[in-house]
Amino acid sequence: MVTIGDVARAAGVSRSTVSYALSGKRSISDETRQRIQEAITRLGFTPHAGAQALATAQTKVIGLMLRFHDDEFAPAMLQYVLPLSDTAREMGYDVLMVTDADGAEALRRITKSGKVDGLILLDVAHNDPRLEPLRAAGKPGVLVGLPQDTDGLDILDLDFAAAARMLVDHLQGLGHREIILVTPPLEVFKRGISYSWRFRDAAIERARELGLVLHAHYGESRQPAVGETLNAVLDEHTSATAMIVHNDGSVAALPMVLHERGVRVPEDLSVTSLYSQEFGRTFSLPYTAVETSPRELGRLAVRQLVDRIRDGDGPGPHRVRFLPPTLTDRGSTT
Amino acid sequence: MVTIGDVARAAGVSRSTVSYALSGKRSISDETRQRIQEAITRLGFTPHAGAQALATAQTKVIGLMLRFHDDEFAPAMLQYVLPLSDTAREMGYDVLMVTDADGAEALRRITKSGKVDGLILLDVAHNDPRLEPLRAAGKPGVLVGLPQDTDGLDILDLDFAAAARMLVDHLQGLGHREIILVTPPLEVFKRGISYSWRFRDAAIERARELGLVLHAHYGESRQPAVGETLNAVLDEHTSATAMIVHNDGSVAALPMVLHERGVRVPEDLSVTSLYSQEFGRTFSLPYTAVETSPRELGRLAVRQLVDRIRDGDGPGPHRVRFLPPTLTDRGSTT
DNA sequence: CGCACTGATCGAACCGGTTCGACGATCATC
DNA sequence: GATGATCGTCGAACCGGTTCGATCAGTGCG
Repeated sequence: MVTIGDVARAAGVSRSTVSYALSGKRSISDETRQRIQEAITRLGFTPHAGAQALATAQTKVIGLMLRFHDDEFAPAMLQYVLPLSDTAREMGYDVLMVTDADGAEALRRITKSGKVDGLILLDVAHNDPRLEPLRAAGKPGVLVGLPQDTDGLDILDLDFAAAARMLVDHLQGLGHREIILVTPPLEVFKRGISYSWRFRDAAIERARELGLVLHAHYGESRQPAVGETLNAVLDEHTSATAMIVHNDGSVAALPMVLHERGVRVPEDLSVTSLYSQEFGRTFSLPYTAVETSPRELGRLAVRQLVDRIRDGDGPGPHRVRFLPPTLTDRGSTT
Repeated sequence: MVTIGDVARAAGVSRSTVSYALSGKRSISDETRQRIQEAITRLGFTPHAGAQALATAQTKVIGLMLRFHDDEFAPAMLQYVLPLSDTAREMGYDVLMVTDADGAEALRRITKSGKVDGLILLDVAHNDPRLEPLRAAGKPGVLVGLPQDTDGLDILDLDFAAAARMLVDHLQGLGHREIILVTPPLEVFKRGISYSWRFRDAAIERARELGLVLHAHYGESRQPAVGETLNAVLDEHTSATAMIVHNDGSVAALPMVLHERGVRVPEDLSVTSLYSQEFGRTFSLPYTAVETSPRELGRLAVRQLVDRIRDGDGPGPHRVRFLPPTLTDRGSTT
């Protein structure tokens, strides 16, 4: 391995001079800088990350904490991971992906050992056990998903309540009076993933305000339960003219279910949902839907985190930020 | 931050004694060991990863290099990532996930800076640009996917040729004489992902041996091309009685396509494919298929890598290992 | 009883960077 | 021509671990 000492010797300067030439923290004459630069490329020097971390207490790595649950539709989470990783790299950070079953313990481990400069937590629950160790860690963290206690944390999430109102309003504007709402599975509510009730409760509330009938039912994430549940719900509410599907697994299975039942969209049933453009393309979903913007959310999360890391908790107060929903009309309502 | 020096002071011993107590590399009296242990838990000591990496030249991190291409079905790769991550953790390693567009450069960066102890490369191409820097890095690497030059590398992959023969044999045994084969998209062949032609060529070869007619066509990964292509192929070969689908995107879209055409499986068409149980469940695919075992592949890859890391290239010669395919009969052939 | 050996511990050096304080040279200022 | 900045560079200390060699007490053996 080639060290900074090798470079210094080759360039005929001291180690500290090489370091300063690299960091630019002190002025170095053009001539010396060039000799150093030449030596670096000739020898192929790259600073040792461990040594750097030791000296600077910075790792240039961010931790990404996620977990795949049986009650979730796995491909959906992937949409967040890639933009996060790409954005991190753009900003000079690598990503340590942590999928431990015990998230709290894993978080403690990687923060206390100084493996990461900051953390991004996905799929945050109402009473998330990772928050206590996160607060104790003294490292910046950005959450995607809304917990109960937001004190001292940066949070990013879609405004699910506004999204629900937007969809109900949209359907009401088209004259629908009876709507089926498929929510996330019961287990997701139980796990405390707040978007599930934020969306549902806002939808129910808005329907009430507008005098609409809204039937809320839990969806499922896995086959064959998904299809069975969708069929049962459709059987139960034959007079409903519109549907809001707030569940990735259900919406992915919906085209097949409707096709088998001979239900035409939008002639027989207006269908709306909530998914990203990317997700819709992958699963060829033809529904008018609120865009969930995972790409934007991921980018914003990393930016926010890196700002905090750089400014050491300086750039203003912690805050909860909800992205405003936007509707993509794919012609599945009438 | 609490250091090993703090622990030593609290326990009334030297720093080296604490280190030895922790590593067990020299004998320590029971009494001292307990005092140290008590001090560690009381103070909440965790070794600094950077310092450890510097002193031992080991990071306990493995790099996972992957890339999502437009011509691929993104959810499919996820199946490999999770088992990899879980297995790594079981064996005491964290995972640095690298998704850079320039994989070769990224590989150089993380190996030369000593950020990882070893690497796993997914989706390896025939002439993969990452192999040169990998060989130069002097760190162990395990590939999933078969490159042209396997010298000095450990490789794991499904035996796609055997899988192809298995499916052709299966259909021939049922009396089919004319078979449609949907291969991965042309772009995948062009990128040099060898499983595409390993499977196709073996299927063609076997069909020839058995005197069967086999129509090979490129599939697509994205909507709406997937559906259009499948329909075109089915239109072209109306006398074919069986189908082999070797393409994630196509097989995920197939149920809908067949349903829309009114084709019953297996009465009108016998359908076989190649996907994992997990994948099949997520997309509710009902086809008899070769199991791709991403979970097992992931586990084996990490195990192999960790063995190499531990034994410093000692545990026997490098080798290419093909997992034998197994057929899961889901009743979609007759 | 003296000697070799083992077990438990310590101190110092080392891993490869960064950073602080000091120092000589150069240059403008009065 | 002395004074004080400023610039460019160096040496030493430091970050927090690990490991080598040495020391010392206790033990077994001839």
